[in-house]
Order: sequence, then structure tokens, then C-alpha cells
Amino acid sequence: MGSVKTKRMPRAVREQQMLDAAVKTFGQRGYMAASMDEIAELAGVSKPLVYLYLNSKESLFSACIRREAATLVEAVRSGVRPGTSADRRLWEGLQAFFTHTARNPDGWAILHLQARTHGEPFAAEVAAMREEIVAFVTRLIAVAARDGGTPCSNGAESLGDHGDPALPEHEVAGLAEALVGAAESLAAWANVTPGVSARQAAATLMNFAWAGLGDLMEGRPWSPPPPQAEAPR
Amino acid sequence: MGSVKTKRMPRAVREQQMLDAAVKTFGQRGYMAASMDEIAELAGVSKPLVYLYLNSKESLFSACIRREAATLVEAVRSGVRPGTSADRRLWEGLQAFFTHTARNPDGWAILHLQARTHGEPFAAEVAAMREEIVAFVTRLIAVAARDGGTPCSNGAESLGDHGDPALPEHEVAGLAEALVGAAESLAAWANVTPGVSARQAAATLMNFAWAGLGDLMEGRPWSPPPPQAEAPR
Amino acid sequence: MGSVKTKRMPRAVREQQMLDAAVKTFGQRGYMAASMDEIAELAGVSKPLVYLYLNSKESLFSACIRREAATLVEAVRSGVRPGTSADRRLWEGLQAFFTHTARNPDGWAILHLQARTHGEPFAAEVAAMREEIVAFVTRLIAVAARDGGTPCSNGAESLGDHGDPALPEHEVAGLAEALVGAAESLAAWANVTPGVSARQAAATLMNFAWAGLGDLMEGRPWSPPPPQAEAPR
Amino acid sequence: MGSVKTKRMPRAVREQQMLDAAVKTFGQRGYMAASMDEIAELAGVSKPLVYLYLNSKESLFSACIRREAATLVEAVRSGVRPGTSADRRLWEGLQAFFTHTARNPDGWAILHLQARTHGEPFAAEVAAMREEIVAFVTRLIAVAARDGGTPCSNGAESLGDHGDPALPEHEVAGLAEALVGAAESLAAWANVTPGVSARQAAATLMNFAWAGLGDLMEGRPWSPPPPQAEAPR
DNA sequence: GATGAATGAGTCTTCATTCAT
DNA sequence: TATGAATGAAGACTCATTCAT
Repeated sequence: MGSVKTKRMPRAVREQQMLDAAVKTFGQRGYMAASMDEIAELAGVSKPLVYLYLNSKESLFSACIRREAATLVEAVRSGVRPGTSADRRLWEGLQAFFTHTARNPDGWAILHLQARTHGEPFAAEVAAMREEIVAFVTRLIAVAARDGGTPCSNGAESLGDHGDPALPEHEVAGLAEALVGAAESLAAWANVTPGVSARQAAATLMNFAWAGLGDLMEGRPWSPPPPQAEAPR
Repeated sequence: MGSVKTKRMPRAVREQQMLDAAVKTFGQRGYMAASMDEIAELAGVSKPLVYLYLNSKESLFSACIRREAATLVEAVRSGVRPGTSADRRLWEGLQAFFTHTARNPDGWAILHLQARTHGEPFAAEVAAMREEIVAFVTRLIAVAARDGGTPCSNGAESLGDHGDPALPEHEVAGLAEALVGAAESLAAWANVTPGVSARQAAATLMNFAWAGLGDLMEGRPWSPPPPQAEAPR
Repeated sequence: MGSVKTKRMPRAVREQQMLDAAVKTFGQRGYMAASMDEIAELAGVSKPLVYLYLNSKESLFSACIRREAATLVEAVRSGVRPGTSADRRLWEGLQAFFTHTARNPDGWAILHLQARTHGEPFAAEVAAMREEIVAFVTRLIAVAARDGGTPCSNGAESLGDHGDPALPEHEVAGLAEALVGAAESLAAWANVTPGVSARQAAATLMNFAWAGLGDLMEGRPWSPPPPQAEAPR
Repeated sequence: MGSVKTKRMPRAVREQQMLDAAVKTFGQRGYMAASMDEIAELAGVSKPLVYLYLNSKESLFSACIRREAATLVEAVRSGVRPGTSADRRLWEGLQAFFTHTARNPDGWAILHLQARTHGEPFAAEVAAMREEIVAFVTRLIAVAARDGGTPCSNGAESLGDHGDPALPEHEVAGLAEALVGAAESLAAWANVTPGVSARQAAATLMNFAWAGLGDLMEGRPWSPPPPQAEAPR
């Protein structure tokens, strides 16, 4: 199709072609709906070769997940310049994230939608990557918390010791979930709403998130009003 | 299994049984992996009957989406008591949302994961519902913005009037998108993470979001730092 | 092919048709070489129906083995009239056996060749049947041994009683094994060699075996010569 | 595995390695289930080389059959010392046969099971070998018959002229079949029954067979009883 | 003498869907 | 209202076999 029928290439190259085709197909059709036939054809090879190199549909999908997770993490990591303030680093991370996922919609679909929708073998694969990102954000938040309410400080990197973490662990995980969810929604929305750039979307998200995080750190959480005669259910 | 082999029931009832079975199956297995056989068996009817009432797999799935979307919207609507402060209304809405999705994990999986993962016919179906909810949130934010910087006030609906809205219209829309996206992600996460109650999830999100909104309203937005000699890739 | 395309038959009937086709195909092509396509076509049904009724190739093959084993055992059993002399009963059993296998070459191929050539699931299935037949023969030999050296007698069931059995127990078992093995081989050979009737095969085997047994009973066993300076290997 | 990766060996050697691997694989997996991949790997060579030397799967299998048949015949031949009595020669032949097949289960599986299970090209290949063995046994029987009832004579080898053969040709073939079948069964049974040595099994078989043969030669065959009112279904 | 790269054809198996009653 | 009987179409996976070097 897109590529002339080039024959006899070294294995490593062919494998990448196959992964490209697989990511595209899985991302657009979904794991179940994607057929190995389609992937092979898109890769410009015969099906047996796909099986020879990547042993099964499951294994192929796993390879896709791993590759996409690695490139995403790498994109974010290399988008963030160390030694700057926490908020700047978050901002840079978000931009890198938005940019990469926007350029790689299929890869992102695999990581975010497909891998989660299909049982343990895959979910675990993504969890590892997610952990890395959550850890990244967590560190930023922790830095901000140590440096006082003003997350805009350019505080040093040290994961230094504060007696207590400002937030319980799974609260942080929840925040990361929320952040990613918000980012996704915004990205999709920005893609569809004319006049809204990806950069603007990122800024909106920073606005949305950063102050909230700041307030949390400063111990000014929003607190639920007392239940007043609600009849639940 | 669960139900005694009762025969000859009115159509409406049978249809609900089928939808119940379908929601459960689609939610757990995914759209593609769910088989009509399994659904029919779980519903306690023969396959031809399923086809007689709901004409195809696609159509059955659509019906599931519509039913689940309707009950979700209704749950949120009836969880919010009108005439109270904006933050309280948002809080109640979120609680209702998280509660409903927690009680209905399969239904939520259908709306959030499955419908989005499988092409246009279904995505559109969900978009309508989403729109409704986004509109609801947008209204709340707008009200809060109009009522002054402190959305935390439990004050009456209109306190002081500032002629201009504190926020440009599409900024509001973006925030609503972000909020809803965050909520969606959190719901999926809370369903899957043991030890996280619906109320906790709602509180986490309120903490995260409301302070950020507050800062925004008060004219203290986070603003992106000027780009300084970045060599973007 | 052979049968007019008759549609809509009760399940039990269709299953037998399928088994007929499967026995024929497995018997002629072998387990691995037989294709489900071929079987389905020969049975005059579509492949899915075969899978609906007999769940897999393995399961179908097992069903064949069981059916053929049962009919073979039944054929032998009903061919032997009780209450007659041991040699007559053996003769009748052999005749029934050879007749049945000659009329059912495919079934016999399945039991004798195919089932043994393909792993445990199947071998075990046949072993049970074989055990039954060996036990039957063992009993006959034991009776003959008890009734005195001349099994050729057409005498009544118990002539003279010698307290001890003329042969040690596992010698009897070995003879039964040998007899059955010889019969099995002869059956396969008779099926394949034109001009050899079941009756002739049975007679050959009786000739071969009965005299040997007779000599054994009468205490005239063949005994191996002393090893004389053999350099083994 | 077993062999160090030695490269560049003369063709004859490589061919034997391949045949070794093929015999093992065919013997254990069966003809159909054995894959050329597995054979090549086990032989420690690449697949194209296998095709270069032995042109196809069929041809490779044929080569296996021929080699195994030749070595089996040779083993039996060289196990029998000429110039001794007929019964001793049979006894020695049986022992050699048992020993060789026990040491070469894969080769024996190929000759006995696989070759027979898969159509003409292979069955014919085995038939030749079988013929040789049958001829060997036939000669022994003939010698015994000539020398009178006592097969223990050490009579000369000559296929010399007696007016009529004591037995019709295909009767002899049947006896050989029966003998081999009995031998096989006994071998399998001896392998599985504790307390029964291969030698004992061989003795049992001689007992079983020799007297029977003797009686046959002496014109004292077992004769079927007159049918008495059988209802032959 | 030897191999990495590649495939056409076929196998088992499953699924959504429909008749005929 | 309800179902037992039946299938066309497609999907994952494997295999014997061949180039090009």
C-alpha cells in the first residue's frame, strides 16, 4: 500500500513494521476486532511471518503495549527539564503528554482503552507505565508540599525528608487518575472544538489542577457539607 | 440459573431480562467478546427470542447503552436538590454519579469503555448523554462564576452581580469537560480499587476541582511560563 | 452424496450420522489426516453442527472410539453361547470378533491403529475395552486348564477337577495377551488381504493357539535351550 | 542439544543425523504430527538443508522406514545362528526381535504403527521387510514340516523339494501375522507387568506357538465343530 | 555446504444469524 | 409466545516448502 513491496529485510526492521501496523490496527479497531490478516496485510507481509516473529495475537498486543508505553514515558521524561520549578515541570510534562498522545492517537488508544478493557495479561503491562507517571506526578506534588503552599517555587530536586507525606497514598493515586482523565477529555475536546489549541487545553488543565493541588497541600481542602436530611437511594 | 424457568411472560418483562443479561455480559466480556449465546443463556431464553425482540447484536448493544445512559442521567438528576448552592449541587451530583456507577459497574463499563471503543454507531449514543452532563456542570460553573469568586459560599443563588462573566465562555466549557473527564476516570478507578468508596472518590474530586475553580474565579489563574529557549524535539 | 439432503432431523439421529461419517473418515485417513471439513461433508451437514453436537475433534474421536468399542464388545459377547465347551466358546468368540472387524474395518482401524497411535486420552479409552476381552479369554483358558489337559474335548464344563490350576496365574494372563494380540493382528491382516474370510482367520488362529495351549496343559511346554556362549550384542 | 554445533560435516554423516532426528520425531509424534521444523531443530540443522538432502517429508519418512526396516532385519538375521535346530533358530530370532524393538522403540513405532497408518507409499515399503521376515518364519516351518512332527530336528537348510507344501501360502502368512501380533502384545504387556521379564515373555510365546505349529504340521489341526443351530444374526 | 527470510494453503474452531415449527 | 435445528463467513494459528544469499 503505502510502501513498495520491499522484500528480504532484516528481522529487526520487519518487526518494527509489524508493530507499526499492529498499533494502528489495534488502536482503531480494538483488540478483539482487529484481525491478524489485516495487520499482516497492512504490514506488507504474510500472516505466517507475523506469527514467526511475534508469536500470537496476545503476544503481539503485549509487544505493542510495551513499545507504546516506553515511547510515551520517554516522551514525557525528555519533555521535562529537570532543575526547574515544580509547576513548570508539571506544565512541561503535560505538554509533552498532550503532544505525544495527539501525535500517537492509536498508541494512546491501546494504552488507555484497549489494554484496560482486556484482562490481566495486558492491564498489568500498562499498570507498570502508569506507576511511573503517577510516581512522577507524586514527586512533583511532594516537592510542592515541602516547599510550602506555593508550588511555584523552584525548589531543589531532593526527595528530601518531610516527616509525613501530606497525602495518603491512594488519595494521590486518585488524583493522578483524575488528572489523566481530565487530560484525555480535554485533548479529545480540543481536537474537536475549533479555536482551542492543544496548548490552551493544557493551560486550562493546569489552571484546573494546580490551584486545587496547592489548596490541598496547604491544608485547605474542600469539605463536604453536613448531610441534611437526605434520603439516600 | 438465578431465575426459575418461568415461561410465557409479557414482552416488556422479557426484554428487561435480556437487557440485564446483555449489560452484564457486555460489561464484563466486552462488546466483541460477548456472545449472543451467553447472553441468551444468562437471560434464560433461547437465542431466536433475543433476535425477535432486539434485532441484532448491534441493536442489542445500542439498547443497553440507551438504557444505561438514561438510568445514569436520571440517577444524577434525582440526586441533586435544586435551590441550594452551586458547590453543594456539584457535590451531590458527583456523589450520585459515583454511587450509581459503583452500583452499576457493568453499565458504567459499557458507557465508558465499550461504547467508546467500538465505532460510530455507539459512540454517538453515549455522546448525547455526556453532553447532557457536561451542560449540567457547565451551568453550575457559570452560576458560580457569576456569583463571585467564592464558590464555596453556601449563599443564595445570586448574590452580587458582576456584569461580565468572570470567565470566557469556552474556558468554562473546557473546565466542564475536564471535570467530567476526571469524574469518569475516577469512577472506573474507584470501581476497580478496593477500599475506595463512592463518597471518597467524590471528595477527592471536589478537593481537586473546586479550589482550582475558586482560584480561577478570583482571578488568580495559573499562567504558563514564557517559553525559554526550548528545543522542542 | 449417498443420502438425499434430508433436513431437520432429531439430534440423536444426526449424531449417529456424524459418528458414521467420522468413523469412516478417521478409519481411512487416520486421526490427524482426517479433516473436520471432510467429516462434515460426508455426514451431509455443516461443520458448525458437528461442533455443536460433538464438541471438538478430540471429543468426536473419543465418541467414535467409545461407540466402536461398545459395538465390538457387544458383538463378541452375543456371538458366544454360554454353557458350551471352552474351545467352542473361544471359537465362537473369535468368529464373532473376526466377523465384526471384517464388516467394520474402519471401526477396527480406529480401535486398533488410530487410538493407539495418539496419546493418552484415546489409548485409555481402548484399554478398557481390551481389558474386558482379555478377561474373557483369560477365563476361558482358566476353565480349560481346570478341566484337564485336553481342551479339545467337547465334554461338559467340569470333567475332572484337579485341585491346583495347571498353570500359574500370570502365565495364563500372558497367554491371553498373546492370543488377543494375535487376533488383533490377524484381524487387521484379514481386512487387508483379499480372499481371507473371517472364518478362515478364526480357524487359523484356533489351530495356532489351541494346540499350543493343549500342550501346555498337558505339561509338555517348550523350554528354552541353555545359552551356549552367545555374545550378546 | 546432544551434539555440539559442529559445522561443515560430510553429507553422509549429516544425513544420518537427520534420519536419527526424524526417526525419533516420527516415532514419538506420529507422521502427521511431526513437523519438519522440529526434526530440523533436533538434527541441529536448518530446514532448507533437510530439504536439500531428503527431498520432502514423504521422502524423509520413506528413508526412515527403509533404514529402520534394514536394521531390524539385519538384527534378526545376525541374531540367528544357522545350522541349529529350527526351534532354536526361531527362539533366537524372537529374542533378537524383542531385543531390537525394545532398544529401538521409535524405529519400531515407525514400522509397526506409523507406516501402516498412512497410505500406500509407506505401507508398501514395510511390506517388503515383512515379506522377508515371513519368509524366514516360513522356511523354519517348512523345515519343521519336512523333518516330520519334531520341529526340534537340526535339519539342513535346503528349501528342498517336498511334493506339496504342508500349508497353503496364505495360511503361512496368517500364521506369521499372528506370531508378530502376539509378540507385540506380549512385549507391551511384559513392559507393563511387573515380574515378567522380556525373556519370560519370549518363552511364553514359544510355548504358545511352537506346539501349535507342530500340531499343524503333523496334520492334527483343530477343526471347527459342526454348526449346531446357530442363528447367525 | 548452509541458512535467514518468506509464504500459499489448509486446519480447527467460533459466531451472528435464520428457518420451520 | 417460544425454540430446536442448522449454517455462511470468518478468525487464529500451523505447516511443508522455497528463494536469495
